[in-house]
Amino acid sequence: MEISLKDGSKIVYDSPISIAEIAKNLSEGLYRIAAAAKVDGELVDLSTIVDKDCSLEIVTVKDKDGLQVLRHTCSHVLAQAVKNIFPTSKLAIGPTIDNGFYYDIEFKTPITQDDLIKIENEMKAIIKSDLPIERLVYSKKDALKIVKDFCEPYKVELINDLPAGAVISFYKQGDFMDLCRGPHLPSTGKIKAFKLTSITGAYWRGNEKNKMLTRIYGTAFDKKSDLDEYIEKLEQAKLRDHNKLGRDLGIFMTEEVIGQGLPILMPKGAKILQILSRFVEDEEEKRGFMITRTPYMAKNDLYRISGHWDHYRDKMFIIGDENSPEAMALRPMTCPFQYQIYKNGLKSYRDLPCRYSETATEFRNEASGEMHGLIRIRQFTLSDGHIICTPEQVESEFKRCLDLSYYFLDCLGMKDDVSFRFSKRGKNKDKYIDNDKAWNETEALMKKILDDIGLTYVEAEDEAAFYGPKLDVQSKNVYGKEDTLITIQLDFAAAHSFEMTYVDENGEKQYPFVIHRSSIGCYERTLANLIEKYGGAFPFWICPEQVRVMSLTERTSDYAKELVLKLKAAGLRAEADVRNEKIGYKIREAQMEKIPYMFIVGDKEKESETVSVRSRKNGDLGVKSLDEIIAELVEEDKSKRV
RNA sequence: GCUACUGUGGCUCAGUCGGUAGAGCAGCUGAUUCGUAAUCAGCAGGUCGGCGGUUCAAGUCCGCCCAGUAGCUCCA
Repeated sequence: MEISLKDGSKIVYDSPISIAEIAKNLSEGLYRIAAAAKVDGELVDLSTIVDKDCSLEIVTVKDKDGLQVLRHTCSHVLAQAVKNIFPTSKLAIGPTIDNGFYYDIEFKTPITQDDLIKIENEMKAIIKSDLPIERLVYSKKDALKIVKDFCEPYKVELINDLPAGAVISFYKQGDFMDLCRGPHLPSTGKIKAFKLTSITGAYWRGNEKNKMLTRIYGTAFDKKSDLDEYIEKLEQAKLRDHNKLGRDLGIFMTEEVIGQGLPILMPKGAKILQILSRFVEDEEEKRGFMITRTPYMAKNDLYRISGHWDHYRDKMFIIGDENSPEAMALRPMTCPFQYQIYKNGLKSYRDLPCRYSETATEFRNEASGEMHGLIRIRQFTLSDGHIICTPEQVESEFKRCLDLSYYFLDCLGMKDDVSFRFSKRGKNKDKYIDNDKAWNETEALMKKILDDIGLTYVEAEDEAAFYGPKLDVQSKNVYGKEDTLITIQLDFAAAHSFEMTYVDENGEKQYPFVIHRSSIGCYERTLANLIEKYGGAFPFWICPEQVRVMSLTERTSDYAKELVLKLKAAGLRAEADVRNEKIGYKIREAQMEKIPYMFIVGDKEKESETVSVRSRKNGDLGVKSLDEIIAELVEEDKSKRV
């Protein structure tokens, strides 16, 4: 048989041979780092016997796929160690994830941080003894018997869900055996560096009605230095955590007496939100939106029409007895309010599209465990808006929405940090408005639009709004957790439920389409992203304080104050520091507050009407004339450069 | 909401076996008037997240609650 390798070369063998042998023949070095192999593109164990013509690629621990295999094997080592120390524990699942792996396990009693160290030590012993890993294949019936003998109820459930004729593989290392599709490393000794990172809870099969298991997270690498580098990177990321940095920089705070999920934006944070929202409102107006101001609350009747009362009530703050006809609720969104504006007066096809936007404060009663810094809160301000248009206009309006959001992301320097998710309806139809035809048509329409634009996106089941599919712009926080930053949604139902219509060219009544959209997202969440992206050192145009003028001695404090007035008159945000402190001390404070420019004024500058300019990034820039530097900064502010 | 962990001056942290709370920075006062990341000295600041319990005695042990963190579930 003939085996073609990745580099184009071919080798010929007369009789069946294991991939491990082939690797060994190719090179000892390759054999040492081999983790698995790809046969005709399919990832398999090194122990696989090749007996016919095929293409072969040896996957090493240096490859992305190989690292995944290594981590997967490490999760088995974790499971083995746990079973050794806690024989009564029950194993659920142990997959790899982006940065490592986890294993979900049911323990008789909760385990502690100390247990984690014990488990790590046991894992080290298993790795050190370099147990060979063997793949075993069974029929469904035999597989069930094995896991029943092992008293592993979760594995029984997993196998029961597999089709009747399925070939079921197990992997055995020493006296430990686990149900697994594989592939795995040839032996445990190939894991060179690992660390168990945290213990958390996780529901069996991701369903909150199921039992909560203990999830042990870990990560593994093929060298110690890679692990150290990873840990160092995590430490660095933590320094940018908006929830810490945002508080340290005086951007926001929370107060126990106010309540969970209700952050206070302090002057700096409020200023940033004002800068962003003014920019957004002005740009939206340029692009044909009409700004609205609608009530923060409404009678329950409004939410009954919109469907929120049925689909969203547990997330709403209800005022008064929810069973009373008088019950009011704080708005969790602005849509039904803006619809009333549309309904005020007859609409002609000539009036469409109607584009309404609002810097909208909204209220959602998130579960207590969901709150996080500025990213998940109970009162937030969304750059909300709704476009009511004819079916023919949907495509161009949708594209305009995306274009606007993309423009804002560009101005924030974030366009390369986001990914796109096409969020569709899932199998659990209770969560969605019941209209298969409309769902299918709308999802197909959105897909067409996205493909037309040539957008790179992932499709996600069961992530749609209850009234239609969404395009979500996703961003990750410093810990790698993904959240939706911006969303553009198609709604086929609202026009019908709210009786929104327009009169077409033939004088006939028609139902329009509704696009729900955010342009820059929720301001608090966007601010959180900005803090983390820039580590608090915001682009010049966003900085709440752009320039700090520092007097060198008391003799120049009046000059410093005068400069601040001039800067403010030029539309720049500036403050004076005329305290009786050494200049190094004032500079140090301004640097730590991440203020982009410092003007240092002593007797020389006062005399010559100049300033000594220092940038937070490049240090001392030398002496400049006042007019020159003000003109430069005004230009930088206007440019919205990042 | 669920699982685990955390909570000591504004911030960062110490506080041993249960025996009257301690430091640095920040703050205030005074001195210093200084050229690009911390001048010196003094003073003041705490119901140890809250409530209850055990005890002669609780920051420390127990229970409940509040808030925060990671993850799950949910979601902008």
